Amino acid sequence: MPGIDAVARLAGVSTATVSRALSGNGHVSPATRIRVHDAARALGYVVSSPASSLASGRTKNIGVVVPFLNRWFYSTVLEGTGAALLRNGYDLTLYGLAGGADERRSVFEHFLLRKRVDAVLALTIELTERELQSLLDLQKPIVGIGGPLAGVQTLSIDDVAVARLATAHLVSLGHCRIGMIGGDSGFELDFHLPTNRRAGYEDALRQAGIEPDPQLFRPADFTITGGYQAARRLLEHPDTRPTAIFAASDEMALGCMLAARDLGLDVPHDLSVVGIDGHEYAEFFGLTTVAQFPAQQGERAVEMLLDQLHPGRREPAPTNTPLPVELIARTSTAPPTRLA
Amino acid sequence: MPGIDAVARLAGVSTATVSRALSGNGHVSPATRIRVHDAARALGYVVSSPASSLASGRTKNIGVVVPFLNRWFYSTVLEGTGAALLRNGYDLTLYGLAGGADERRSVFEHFLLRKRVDAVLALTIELTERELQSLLDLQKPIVGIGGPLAGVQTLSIDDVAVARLATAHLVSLGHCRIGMIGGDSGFELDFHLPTNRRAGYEDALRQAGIEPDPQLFRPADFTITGGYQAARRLLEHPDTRPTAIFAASDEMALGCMLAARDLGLDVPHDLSVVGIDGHEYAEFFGLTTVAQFPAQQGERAVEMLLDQLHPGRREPAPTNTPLPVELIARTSTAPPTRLA
DNA sequence: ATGAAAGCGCTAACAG
DNA sequence: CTGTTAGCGCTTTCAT
Repeated sequence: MPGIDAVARLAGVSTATVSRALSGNGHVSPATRIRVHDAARALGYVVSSPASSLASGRTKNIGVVVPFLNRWFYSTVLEGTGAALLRNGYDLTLYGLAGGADERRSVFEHFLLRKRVDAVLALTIELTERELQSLLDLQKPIVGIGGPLAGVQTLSIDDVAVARLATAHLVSLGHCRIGMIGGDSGFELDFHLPTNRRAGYEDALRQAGIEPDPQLFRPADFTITGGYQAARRLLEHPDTRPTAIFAASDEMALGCMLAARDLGLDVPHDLSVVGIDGHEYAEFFGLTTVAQFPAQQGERAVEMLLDQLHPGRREPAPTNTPLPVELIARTSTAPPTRLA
Repeated sequence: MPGIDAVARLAGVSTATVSRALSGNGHVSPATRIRVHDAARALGYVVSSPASSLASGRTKNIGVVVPFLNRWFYSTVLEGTGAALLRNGYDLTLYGLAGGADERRSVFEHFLLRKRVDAVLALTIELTERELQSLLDLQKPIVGIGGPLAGVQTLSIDDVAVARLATAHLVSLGHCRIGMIGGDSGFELDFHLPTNRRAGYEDALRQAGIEPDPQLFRPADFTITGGYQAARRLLEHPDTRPTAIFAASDEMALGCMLAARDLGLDVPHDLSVVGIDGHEYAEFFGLTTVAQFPAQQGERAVEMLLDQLHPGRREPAPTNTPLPVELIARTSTAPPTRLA
């Protein structure tokens, strides 16, 4: 492993010039820049990250904090951030919080404080005041995805509006008895997502002059299995059964479609189903959904971070930037069948 | 952010002693160790990773290279490695290779060479000779999951044996016409997984005195959608239709079950289906599968790495360690129905 | 068991 | 535009 001085010698310049030529900071004549690059390539020189970080205070590394890895939404956002960071020469250091309170504490009180990251990306994590404070103390850029965070640039879909959009779609098709499979309180931590989506659902119903019926709401855990079980309960009484169900995630919506099938109900003839996410499998199942493009969310979050890291790079974004969503109507929704 | 000298002053010792007390390297009397720890806590001192790395050559960080993030198998392995590393005080720097050849090159020729990682974990990546060489040049421990890699400690299931086990299960139930949905050549890169699983399938058939029929083999892309389409083709001719299908992944097996349903075939009455993976949704769908426990694979890989990083920690593992798998019989498989 | 001091390899003033 | 030089904050001999 050659050091910067070997490159300097080969290129016939000082180490300072090598540093400038390779990092792009400071002016170097085109001719020497080329010579330095050639020398570096010839020697297979790669800058030592610890040495560079120690001297400059920059790490070229971003800390990404995620609640889970093995859920489609999170891993897809992560895929987007990873690709965007790589393109920009940044490493991604991943902190998964699935392990429980102790591990979570150690991430915020130890790992993130080691001066190993230039900035922190919080993916759908509602930070406690204490956690937020310890991040703010770092004096480093922070970007959040998934909900507003006091004093932090964030990116999020409007959960109320998304739920309203999905429900309004069912209303516009003529449905009056519309059930909802929402999130259970275990997910309430994350920006009150369950509450917000339920609020949007009830909003849309009221706007249509329909009083929400608590009997038609069931909480579940965002999985296919959970959606299936909730739907079974929602559909078990033929006389009180809804003609449409709005599920707060595509996976739950799929569970719902499977439950309908098992009960001998045809989708969309006997039951319309709409979800949220734009899951990769929604198309295959013909599921109508409000897509939220997680990979792009990840990329945009990276853009915001880089904007903060390199001021002047672009206009600063407002504190909370709304994210685009799109209703994609497929074959799981249709007007209700009027019984003769 | 206090430095090590602030801690030294508060504890009334030298910085060298603080370093020893906090890192555990070198002897420190119990009394001073406690004083140092107290001082560090009081000041909120956390070691600067770049400074420590520069001085010691160790980073307390592991580079993890994965082909994709948003597939259940990979993200679950990753979840396991992340948790295990965190527990051991290591950071995880993630390099996703989904982005194409250029990004892949930059990972191996730039990112991994920055002295930012103490070791590399290659998850189901068949490294090219060049990539492997550049890693070996780092003189750092490398552990691979998913297949043998020359000169590297690896952990892998025996794909041939797994496929044989799944197929033999169908044979033992009495099936003779057994189809297979395998991987297509795009996945061949990864340790010839498609080829190996097909070989195991054919092995098991021949052992039962059945000559494999190429007409009963279909390649697909490991997704539900791909499995569905392949199964439709396999099942379209009622007279030549197999009575059982072995799919090289659970997602494809699920696609297969859905295809059967759409064709009016009952699983397992008209068609038995078996997959590989132990996917989180296999239980819900009643899918018989050969489970391979990806989270544990991730944890074990970390153990192997740490063993190499801290010699004497445990016995060194042999070059390629086989991983446990388990046939889990559920309701998607049953003896074939003999037509009267 | 502890301290003094020499780097680790690079960057950033400061000069020129 | 380029060179000189003083650190960045730790760890680790080498003494004692």
